Amino acid sequence: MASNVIGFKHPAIKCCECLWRENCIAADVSEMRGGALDSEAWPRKAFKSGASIHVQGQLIDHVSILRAGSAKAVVGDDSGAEQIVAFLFPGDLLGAVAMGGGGVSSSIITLEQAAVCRVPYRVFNDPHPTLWSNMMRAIARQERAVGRHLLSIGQHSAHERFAYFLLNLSARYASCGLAPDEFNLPMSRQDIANYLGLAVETVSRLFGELDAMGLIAVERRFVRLPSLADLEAYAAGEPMENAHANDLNQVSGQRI
Amino acid sequence: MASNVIGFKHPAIKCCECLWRENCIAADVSEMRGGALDSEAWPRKAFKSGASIHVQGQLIDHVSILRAGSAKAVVGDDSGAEQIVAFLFPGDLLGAVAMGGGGVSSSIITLEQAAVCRVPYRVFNDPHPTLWSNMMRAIARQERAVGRHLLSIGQHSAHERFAYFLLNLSARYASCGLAPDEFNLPMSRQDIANYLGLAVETVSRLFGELDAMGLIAVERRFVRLPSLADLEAYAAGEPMENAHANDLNQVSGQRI
DNA sequence: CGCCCTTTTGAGGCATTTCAAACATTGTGG
DNA sequence: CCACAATGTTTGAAATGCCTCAAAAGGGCG
Repeated sequence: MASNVIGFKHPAIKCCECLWRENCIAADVSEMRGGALDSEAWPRKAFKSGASIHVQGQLIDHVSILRAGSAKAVVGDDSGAEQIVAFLFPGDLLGAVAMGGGGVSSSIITLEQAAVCRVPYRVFNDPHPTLWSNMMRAIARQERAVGRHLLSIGQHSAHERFAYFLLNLSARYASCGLAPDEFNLPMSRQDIANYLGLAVETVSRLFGELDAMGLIAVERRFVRLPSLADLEAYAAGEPMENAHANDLNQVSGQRI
Repeated sequence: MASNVIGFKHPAIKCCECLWRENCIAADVSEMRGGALDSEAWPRKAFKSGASIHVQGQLIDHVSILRAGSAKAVVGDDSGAEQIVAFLFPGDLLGAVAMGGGGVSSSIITLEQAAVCRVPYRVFNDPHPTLWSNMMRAIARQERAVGRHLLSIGQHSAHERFAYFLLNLSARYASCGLAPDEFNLPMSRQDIANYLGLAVETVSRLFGELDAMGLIAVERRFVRLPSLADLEAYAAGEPMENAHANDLNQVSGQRI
């Protein structure tokens, strides 16, 4: 097999017990097939950190559902430039639209140990409208996320993009019952910078600034968000009413 | 009906005669249903310039295939900020992923008189794998386009983004047999600026600069591309080998 | 321990924005 | 049909946000 695949044994959680159950089509699929919410029937595959779950342009015959870990979706061009278009978490669907041919549209690279469930395309050939609509729901969610990201990059300053990024992560974790105000970043500063269309140094400075302002507390990759409300206000471009910290040049310009 | 709808009668082209045939799922759908490549069976609807084919969040029960004219896909947020995420041309599929629920992910606003064919979602309930795969193909194409756009915005300078934009339009027109080196821009400078994440003034200056360099020839919304090769080199960030014009500050920095 | 990669911090430059105003174009009502 | 308003486009000058370059400090891992 690919050298990427590792012996990593994530907890054999059944769909009915999975934290990400609501966000995952594997549960739908399983429910549909046997009634029991147990995705054990689907082939699993584990990847070590930095491995490629699949690469841009690759032809595949199955969708993967991220079950554990996290990943980045990267689009590249001929000149070697790369852009992270999304960060992926358990429950996310990988390689679904590649069903339409032309290969997968982005490379998927794990940010840590990760595991996926695989569902062959041929399953979708059975007449099963609800399965399709469940898959479309997952695709729709990702499309909306990309739209918001594009809006963030196109219309907002570095400060706002960065705050939005943290808030999105927070919401993402909250959606599955994890703490929204305290989590570990699975991605490097480099990745964050690329994702937000900024330089690494700018991202590093932003971490420092927001920390100094008391809006966040950073310790390497561990982040705490003392006040989501304040951070939201900051992300919206408001200059902060209650400055409980040294006042640096935190007011940012706003595009168009 | 909505006041947007007009009496505009675009030529009643059958699918088999349509310039955009290869890019259009309507042909697939028709072929599948009756054998004849004639989408006349599907309800048509015409829109005047600036009309909303559908608005973000709207719940719909059909996909639309753009048959004539052009449109922009716009994502907005609570604060009123708006971002154009795509320009749409005949053959493009609108509202497909909204099948997954949650409403359409972006507003679709026509840039000129336009017409669509409508295919109800319920058509997709019939077991018809090839129809699905054809639709997925259209979705995949749009996903790839968004990925490239994101890469362009995130990694390239204003000059490069602008050149890419023109080249993409050119390729788009070429793909259906129209002249790749001479066309009218259906969108305003404002729209271009928003799409590329730039200020209107910057776009205006870019038109001027590229024109002065001889890379393009602009006359209001009419554009001519004398040398696609030169424009491609310029888009790739190369400083131009044969300067057949006054040398302004055309060399641009490159991110990351 | 020492190498390598990531992260941080500083100083300076410049690409792009912002502000401002003239100009062109389109649409509208008298 | 023209005057007028509203909108879109261009151009100039100045400001600035973010990048680039440079270098040091901080972990991770053989």
